[in-house]
Amino acid sequence: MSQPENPDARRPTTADTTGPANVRMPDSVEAGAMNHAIFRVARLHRMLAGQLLRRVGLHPSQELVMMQLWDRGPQRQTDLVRFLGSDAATMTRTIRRLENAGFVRRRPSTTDKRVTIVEPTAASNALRNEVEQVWMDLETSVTEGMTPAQQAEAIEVLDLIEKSLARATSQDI
Amino acid sequence: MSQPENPDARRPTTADTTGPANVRMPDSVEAGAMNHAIFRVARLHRMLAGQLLRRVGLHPSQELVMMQLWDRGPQRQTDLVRFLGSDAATMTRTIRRLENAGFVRRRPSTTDKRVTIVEPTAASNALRNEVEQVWMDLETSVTEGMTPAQQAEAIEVLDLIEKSLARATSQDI
DNA sequence: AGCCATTTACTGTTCGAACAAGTACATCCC
DNA sequence: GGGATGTACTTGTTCGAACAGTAAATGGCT
Repeated sequence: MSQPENPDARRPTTADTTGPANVRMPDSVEAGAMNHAIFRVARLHRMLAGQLLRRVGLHPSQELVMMQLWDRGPQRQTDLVRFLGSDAATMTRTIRRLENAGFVRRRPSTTDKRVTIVEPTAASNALRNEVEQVWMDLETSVTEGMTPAQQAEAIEVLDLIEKSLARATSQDI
Repeated sequence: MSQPENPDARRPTTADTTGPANVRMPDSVEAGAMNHAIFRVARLHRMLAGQLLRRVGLHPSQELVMMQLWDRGPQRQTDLVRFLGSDAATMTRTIRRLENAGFVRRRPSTTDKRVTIVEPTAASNALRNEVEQVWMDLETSVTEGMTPAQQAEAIEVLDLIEKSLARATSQDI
């Protein structure tokens, strides 16, 4: 299919790269390559994280909350929201589920009656090693196909993308 | 920065690269740098996409369905599932919402009574340019802080990560 | 022909993500 | 002091993501 031989002279096949943004893309193949790449990586990473977390009985994002609590100790929900980058409403429910699961306890702050302090329970310590193992497995899954140099490059690239996105998000255009 | 002159012979400062995987990480700073980087990029990208899509009245992921339909024409839900990489249950509901919004129509296949064919409506064509504009804005937001060389590098790195993740996901470990 | 695994789509359910709206408390400023 | 403003958290709601279970149709295999 797709005519293997055509004598036509100009073919923008492999790399025109200098996409002038006005000329129509040759095919619809490459309109937004970066978006597609990010979407696919994000989806696969989320899927794999979900599969690994399932074994330890956590849902995606709950592990981030627990890791933050284990690392930094008891703190306000707002602090967790800032860390997760999520919103307060989501955090309220996530915390409630973690509380019901017995991994987290909540107590009101004495100094500021608006805030509730969230802290990891002793029972949660049993989880900690498992979650850290999951985290390392996930990291390994990403990096095992890459040379150390490629890994370093990847981090740089991701940081660069993050900066771009952060700027665009704050601007809100 | 980074001490232009130092007489010391071996310094693993910038690129020791050969990360031995056994030695403990010096701080807890760098345990899962790749994971964190991917999470942050994924979150920001999703957030920005959501903000942009909101203006055209679509929810995240609906635009991917519509783009697939515009590009490839009427097709079965299973094909859309394969494209989105999501699952059939999610697709059923997404399609229903797009149908209620008037962007999509469903008709039963005559040859296979199990399948329903999904096709974009004429009304959806009004959306198409807007969605493509959103898609380009999103792409621009990611790439505008990067040189063309960095963009090419980013695509390579993301493809590499995707391959690693795809392998890990299929293995299911 | 008849059985059976597979495919296709749907529903039920739980959970995170996000927006909106509302309550309780805190702080600032007049 | 008292109103205006801001912060911390909660609830309501819609939507995607994912797992489980179901039902119908298909196709292969004996």
